[in-house]
Amino acid sequence: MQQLDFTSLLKQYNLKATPQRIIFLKELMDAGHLSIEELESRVKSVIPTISTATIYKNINSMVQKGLLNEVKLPGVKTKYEITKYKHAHFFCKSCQKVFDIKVDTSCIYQEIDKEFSIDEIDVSVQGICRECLKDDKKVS
Amino acid sequence: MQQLDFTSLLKQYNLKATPQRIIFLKELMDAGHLSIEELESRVKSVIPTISTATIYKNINSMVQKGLLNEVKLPGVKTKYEITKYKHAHFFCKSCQKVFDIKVDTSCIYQEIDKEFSIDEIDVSVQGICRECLKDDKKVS
DNA sequence: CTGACTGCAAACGTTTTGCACGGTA
DNA sequence: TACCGTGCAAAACGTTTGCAGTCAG
Repeated sequence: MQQLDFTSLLKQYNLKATPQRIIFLKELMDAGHLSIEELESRVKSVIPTISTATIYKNINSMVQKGLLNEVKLPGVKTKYEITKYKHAHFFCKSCQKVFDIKVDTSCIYQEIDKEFSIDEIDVSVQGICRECLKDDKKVS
Repeated sequence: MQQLDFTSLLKQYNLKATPQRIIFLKELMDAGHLSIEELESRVKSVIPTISTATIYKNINSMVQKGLLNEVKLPGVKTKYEITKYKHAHFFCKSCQKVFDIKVDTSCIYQEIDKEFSIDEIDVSVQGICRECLKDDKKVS
């Protein structure tokens, strides 16, 4: 995705397209999922003069407008991703990476929609990714 | 559950049964799921002299030993519950209460266990609980 | 009796705020 | 030009730490 796309993406969400925000989104797009800490260090390596306050202000405004999505996973700091189609997350306990996965939640609906009115279902899975499974074999 | 049960529960997890910890667990058992803030205010209403540091130290040691479980839900502060059988959570957007629910995750396994080695699946559902649905009808 | 737990206060890291300046639309 | 966004510094939070005294086992 080029810079122009981030510009129009920001405008779609009623946010001004500043250089800081474009780098911000670029880093998030490249990495997929980043904690505030990770995002800050990545953005600062591109724009060393950016202030921490700006990082926070942008995360908050983008989450509030719906451009970013908060990803809460067990035992890990909250991460952020650019909002896209609804999906689940896989967290690899070995490499600590987060993967987007597609899951079928039909079996979950069937169990509980008698008792509750369901708006949304969030699924997160933990385990070992294929890449780390391969590495394990090499080591052992 | 009586006080004696909390005492033995703490001992099972190699934690000394102090009065602070017993109240701590009692409040969590009554409420089901509490944030640090909520837990602190409830415990302080029983033992006003308890210090915030003790609250934090106990949460950390109990989570580390496995007596408590961290519950991360979208858009809400992290809550804690006494560890029990594996279950999912339902969060009511109206009354803000958390309910324990039983879900069948078989359909999720089938989709992704070709690509990943799965250790655990977490499911959280948001919507409106039956009680709030009833209240809505009364109002409208 | 000993090690673990508590309470206090200070320290620390993270997030927010206010304000003057600068840049986008 | 009119706002919105940025950067800085200070303030406000939330959480952790060190230590002396206390208590459970």
